[in-house]
Amino acid sequence: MSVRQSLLAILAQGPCYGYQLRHEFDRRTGSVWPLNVGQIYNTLERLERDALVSRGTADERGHVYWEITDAGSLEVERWLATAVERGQATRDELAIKVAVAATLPGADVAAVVDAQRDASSRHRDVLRRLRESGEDESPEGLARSLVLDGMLFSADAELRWLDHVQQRLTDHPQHTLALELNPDRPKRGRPAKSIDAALV
Amino acid sequence: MSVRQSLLAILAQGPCYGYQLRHEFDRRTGSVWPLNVGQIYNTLERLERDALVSRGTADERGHVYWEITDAGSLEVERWLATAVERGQATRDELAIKVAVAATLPGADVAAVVDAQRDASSRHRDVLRRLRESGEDESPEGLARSLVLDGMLFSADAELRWLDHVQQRLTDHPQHTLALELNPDRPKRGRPAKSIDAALV
DNA sequence: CGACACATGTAACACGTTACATGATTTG
DNA sequence: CAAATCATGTAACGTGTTACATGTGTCG
Repeated sequence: MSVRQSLLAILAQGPCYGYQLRHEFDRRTGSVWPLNVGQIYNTLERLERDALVSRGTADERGHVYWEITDAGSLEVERWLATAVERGQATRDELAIKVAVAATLPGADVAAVVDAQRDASSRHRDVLRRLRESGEDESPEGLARSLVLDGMLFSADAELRWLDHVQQRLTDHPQHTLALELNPDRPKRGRPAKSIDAALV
Repeated sequence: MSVRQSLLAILAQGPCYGYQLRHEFDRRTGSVWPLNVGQIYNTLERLERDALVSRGTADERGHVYWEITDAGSLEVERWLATAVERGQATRDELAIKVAVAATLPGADVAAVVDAQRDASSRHRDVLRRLRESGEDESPEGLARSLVLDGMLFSADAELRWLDHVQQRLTDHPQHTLALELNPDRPKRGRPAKSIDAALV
């Protein structure tokens, strides 16, 4: 939903045409994430379908300006007022992968973690270089560094977690984690009233 | 791709039927991420379409067992040997949101960050309680705590970043970040040979 | 019996991604 | 002119998500 919402938010600032939206998105997010132009038009059509924007007529230069509707403005307000919900549904590809690999008797978790550590470390280096190159006091530069800082914080956390996993793997070798298939066949029918939902 | 790959990896351990796969996925990932049963069958059909699994005949109890193919096993090996690539395409919803809000003259970034801080903090608390409840030395418990640790590391990084943003916002008030629309109309045609692609 | 979990499946949709087609415009 | 960007769009596909239909078996 990020692309959709960002484009809508940018349109809240004033009418834009498709190609312009890409520039605005790039400027504001530090040109870190490439955004295919086709997706812009795609997204605009879907926003129009949902009555959040309306397509204006092309001007003399052929630019098709899109305008946000009242419903669209409300949606932007709602978006800005609502926090990004993490955790309930947000699946983390890496966490899943490591967990599955760790519980798979046939897999070598340590190797997986090692390989990932290398990749993540290289990735962090790239981010650091990107962050330091083009130090800039312009709004664009500040926005860019903000985004890159976020990615750096994530990369650091990822590496710390990988080290942590490695440590725990030496404490608990893989065979203590490995899970056989189908340990107990589930019995059909009504269960013995699960005592879940304690938290939350 | 995480669901698809995990299910395939589990099938690499031996044939399973659909409902069983959900149990296995839940066990191995600590029951942290709910997985709709329908998606299992959906995914299995797509894996079959790609010739990575094959559908067996139903047994006496009506269970339809799915078996991994040779191509599927290769794919699992490839998956385990290849690191998760972060950064080039992986867009972070929160980073995008904050960056866009910060460059939007009409938005109150500080409020956005504050609200997110609250939500993220609460989320971390929930994770901590989940992590501590049911301390368990079983393989399931260990896998679960591994996953929860990962989410906790992420949550910590997120909160640190939000604090960092808040700090930078006091140094640079929003008007130094705000970006007007369309500051210079791009000129059509060939540009003056961009000096990009320095890094990487 | 009724509720609930077990179990399989179908259909539709959402967002994101990419490949492709088409043309105008400007610079070397 | 040729190349590259600007600019608009279309079509197809991929994964993930959800709602729904259908039926079985078990426990209270």
